[in-house]
Amino acid sequence: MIVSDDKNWVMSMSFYTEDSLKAELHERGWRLTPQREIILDIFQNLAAGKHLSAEDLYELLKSEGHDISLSTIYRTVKLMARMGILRELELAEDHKHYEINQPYHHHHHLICVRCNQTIEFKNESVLKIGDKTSKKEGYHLLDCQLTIHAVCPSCQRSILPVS
Amino acid sequence: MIVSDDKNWVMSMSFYTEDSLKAELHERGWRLTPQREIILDIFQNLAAGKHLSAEDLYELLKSEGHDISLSTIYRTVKLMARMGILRELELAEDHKHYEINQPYHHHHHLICVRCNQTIEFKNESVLKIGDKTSKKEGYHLLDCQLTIHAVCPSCQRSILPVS
DNA sequence: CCCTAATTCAGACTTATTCTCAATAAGGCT
DNA sequence: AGCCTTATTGAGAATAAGTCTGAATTAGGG
Repeated sequence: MIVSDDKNWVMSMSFYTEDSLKAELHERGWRLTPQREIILDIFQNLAAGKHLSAEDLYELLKSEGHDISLSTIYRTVKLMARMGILRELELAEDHKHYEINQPYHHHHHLICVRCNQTIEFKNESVLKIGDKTSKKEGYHLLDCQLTIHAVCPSCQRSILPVS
Repeated sequence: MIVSDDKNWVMSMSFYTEDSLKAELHERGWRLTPQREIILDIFQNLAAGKHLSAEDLYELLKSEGHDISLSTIYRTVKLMARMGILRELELAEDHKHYEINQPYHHHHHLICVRCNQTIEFKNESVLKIGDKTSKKEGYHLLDCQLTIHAVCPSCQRSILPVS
């Protein structure tokens, strides 16, 4: 476990080192593999707000000389999302994106349902609502995302066909 | 267009009748077909908080004697989501769910990442944040959803394998 | 250093969703 | 009421994200 401060859980997320990741994995009887370290490293060094699909990650790793199989990538990002290390984003495309889950860069998405253009925005209240709600139900919060579906200014002006 | 009260867009959603749906479709050069009417009818008469997958909808329609093809169902729910009539939900399963988009029943989801148990909750502030944010960017709001990923009390007690 | 069980890899497989195209029908026009 | 254009439907093929399988590997405890 990284840190445990129930009064201010926000501080308890993120900043995984090799050691803290190892500890958290071992707590559950799991192992720290080179693949998991490398993948975590990629996400921790990704520019703020940048997110990757499984395929993106696969290509990026390959370009850096790491030959990690696609199945391992899918399993690892899912595992890390379930641990709260990564956020699983459902943006406009038909596949998931992942990014590191750090409160400092915590943000949300405003998506145009017609052209898929996406704007990131921050809002401090959202995290508070998520915190309050999960506490109330006895859940341990990992991540909360506000996703807004809307029509962007440019698409409001044009009449598009259905598909 | 149903209603247009920019100061309080919340009142502008929902309560589609055959006529208002027709008008909104025609506005864009689209048509009102029996299939679209029937599907809208299903969603409008669904119990509050209930949501359907495309497959669910297909089966439900069939059980009521309506033989609407799966492709039409997929196309129609997508169309209605893009019009703001339906909300497209990304819950725990690997397929989308749809429900009518009515402010009165507007709610959000708290999902356990381990067992997928999902709790619905309401929060008035979320809609306000969505409204404010989309206005600020000049977007026309259709829907906003707060999705909380967390670990439920029961799963906090058990140590589960990765997959 | 050994042993057990978790993990990886490659590729087959599953399944939600989209695409294609011929047939149908909505709705504007006369 | 009938015609014409073009959106829409239906059936099934196609696509692609993600999962599963089983043999080989390896992390980490003893």
